[in-house]
Amino acid sequence: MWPYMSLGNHALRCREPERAPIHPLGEQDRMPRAITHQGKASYHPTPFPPPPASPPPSTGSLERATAILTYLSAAAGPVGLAELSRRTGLPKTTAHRLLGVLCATGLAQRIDSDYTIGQKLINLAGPGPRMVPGTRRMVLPHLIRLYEATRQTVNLAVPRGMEIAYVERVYGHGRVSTPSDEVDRAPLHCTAGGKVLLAFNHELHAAFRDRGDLPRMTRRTLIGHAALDRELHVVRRRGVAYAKEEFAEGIVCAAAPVFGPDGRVVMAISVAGASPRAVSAEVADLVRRTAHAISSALDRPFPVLAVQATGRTRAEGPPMSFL
Amino acid sequence: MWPYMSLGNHALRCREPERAPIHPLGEQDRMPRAITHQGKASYHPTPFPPPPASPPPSTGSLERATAILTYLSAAAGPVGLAELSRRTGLPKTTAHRLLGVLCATGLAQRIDSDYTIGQKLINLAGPGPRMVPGTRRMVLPHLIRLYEATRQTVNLAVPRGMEIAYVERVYGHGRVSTPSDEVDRAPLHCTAGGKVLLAFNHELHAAFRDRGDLPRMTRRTLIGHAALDRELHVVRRRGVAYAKEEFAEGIVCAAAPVFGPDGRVVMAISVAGASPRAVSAEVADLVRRTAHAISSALDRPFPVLAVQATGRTRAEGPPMSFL
DNA sequence: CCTCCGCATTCCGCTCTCCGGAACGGCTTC
DNA sequence: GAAGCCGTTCCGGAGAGCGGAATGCGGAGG
Repeated sequence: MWPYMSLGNHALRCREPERAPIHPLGEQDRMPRAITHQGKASYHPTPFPPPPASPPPSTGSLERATAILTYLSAAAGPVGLAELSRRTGLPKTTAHRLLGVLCATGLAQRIDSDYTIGQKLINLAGPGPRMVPGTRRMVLPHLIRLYEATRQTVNLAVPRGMEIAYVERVYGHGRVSTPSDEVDRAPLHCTAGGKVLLAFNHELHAAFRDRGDLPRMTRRTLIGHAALDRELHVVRRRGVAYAKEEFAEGIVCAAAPVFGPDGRVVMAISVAGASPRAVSAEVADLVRRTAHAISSALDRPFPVLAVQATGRTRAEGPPMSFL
Repeated sequence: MWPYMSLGNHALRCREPERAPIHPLGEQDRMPRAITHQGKASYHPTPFPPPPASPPPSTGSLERATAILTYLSAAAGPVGLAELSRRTGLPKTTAHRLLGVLCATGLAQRIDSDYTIGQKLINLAGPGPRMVPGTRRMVLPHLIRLYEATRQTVNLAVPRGMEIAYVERVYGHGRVSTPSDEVDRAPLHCTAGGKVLLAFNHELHAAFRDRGDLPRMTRRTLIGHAALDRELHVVRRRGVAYAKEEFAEGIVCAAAPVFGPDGRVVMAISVAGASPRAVSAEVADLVRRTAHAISSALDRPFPVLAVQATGRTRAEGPPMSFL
């Protein structure tokens, strides 16, 4: 099927057969946890015996980089160069060089002399909880509580280029399913969360204005910058934004801004429902109060920072200033 | 404030300044959505004007591959070779060749003549909702309901090599925080979810037995295969597994299996609490019933599969057979 | 205090992995 | 039928990638 499968065999002709073997890439996914330094996490790596001897390493730099990333991803914490070299079977200099490129591209990241996967890699995989500013642990209970109070879909959105990305979504059995639920990204100008981010992030708003006309999603979409600006002015005053069938027919949203410790808006929390009743003033107030509660929580120093610096706990999202 | 901020600057030290300039990869993250074929999603790409002319592409294959993946990640659906070539500035043959390697490593995936990101890339980013078998939309309401019924942390775990990975975790304000909450992976033998997977997945169990002694996590950990086998026998009969301070001090869990449409166990749902009271027989029954409800839901044909085949909707997890 | 070992880092000559133009066949549109 | 665009394959060439050697640092042990 694939022409490169035959070429792959060609590429596997070993340049230096006396080289130390590495694991086949598929096996990397299944390798036991690396024996690495642990932070405060209570779980230690499983000291199972190493896998049996493996075939010679691929000579392609993409495959090699993937092997490195696979190991980093499977490790319980940051990994040093020497261990990485031994485990992947790559010469130390080669591993060092590849890691240099991986770090430059953001796919890997240095922590002291060690390496771990980088935020770029997480971003490539698409929006998700790892992109929640602050920590999911801090944010999720608020989202759940808001869901319980409203029984509507609760969304958490962050700016993503000239759009928003939904990094958390909480809903229950009573949820009304609509096509817009399938998306993990949406325009700024016709979603409540997007309006919030535009209203309170002036750089984003300025950049967005330079982008020309606003695409119409429904007949209710605000497609003029002047109209949008008026709306954003109201949003700033009110502290809540609405989107009433501007993005998708049948969907009404209310959103409020969450501010980071530096006072800048970092995300928008919103409630989406299938009728105007679902986003009453009462609901909007709940949204605003939830946003405020999260903002307050983000404003406080929290002890997981120490864990973050010494070990990789996957529940944590990107630094606030990343966005 | 954030340790990442200072370390990030350190990691940005450039290795070869004389190299041909590449797209700043940060800018790739911010490129507008590609104008591509849409599936059933109601959101169409934002028809903003293309970004200004870019500098020539980097000549490093890692950087080039990253540029390709970045574009694929930002696209609303699968992308063809010609568009990818035009958009990244790479010669068509080069792009084709790189995509061949990317697909071989699983970082990208073909859909007909088009390409999209691959599951391997998602896996590299670490456990998360995209690894939920079936769809998150199908599973999450059940998790939320179980949380509401128990007010304890609800976990959803899938097998991951010789471990489990937590792909969903739902908790509220009343949650008691413990060190084990920080992990996204855990051993099979001393977690309730892991026992469930071992009990009902015979291949996994057989492979696990070949791995030698079981590492002790606490003084209550079962560290003999014979003792574990007896426990698993009880789990099969009972349909529920417990872990009582076997993984982490102070944590008690009850878990039940979720079966896919082919009758094989695909994940384990569990409730974790800080006392035996938190996982009473009543709670265990709730867990079992929730697992059964999810199994039933997964057993039904669901229309999102059609979307999966024609467009990339990020809410969907891997195919059931992937695990 | 000294020695040894293991670590990460840098340098640079060499080579082979990667590059990409050319060619080709298929499909769609006019 | 012709033109254009698509994805795919081939293969000679060169530059991106390779990795041994050298270096300096820190920690452990005698």
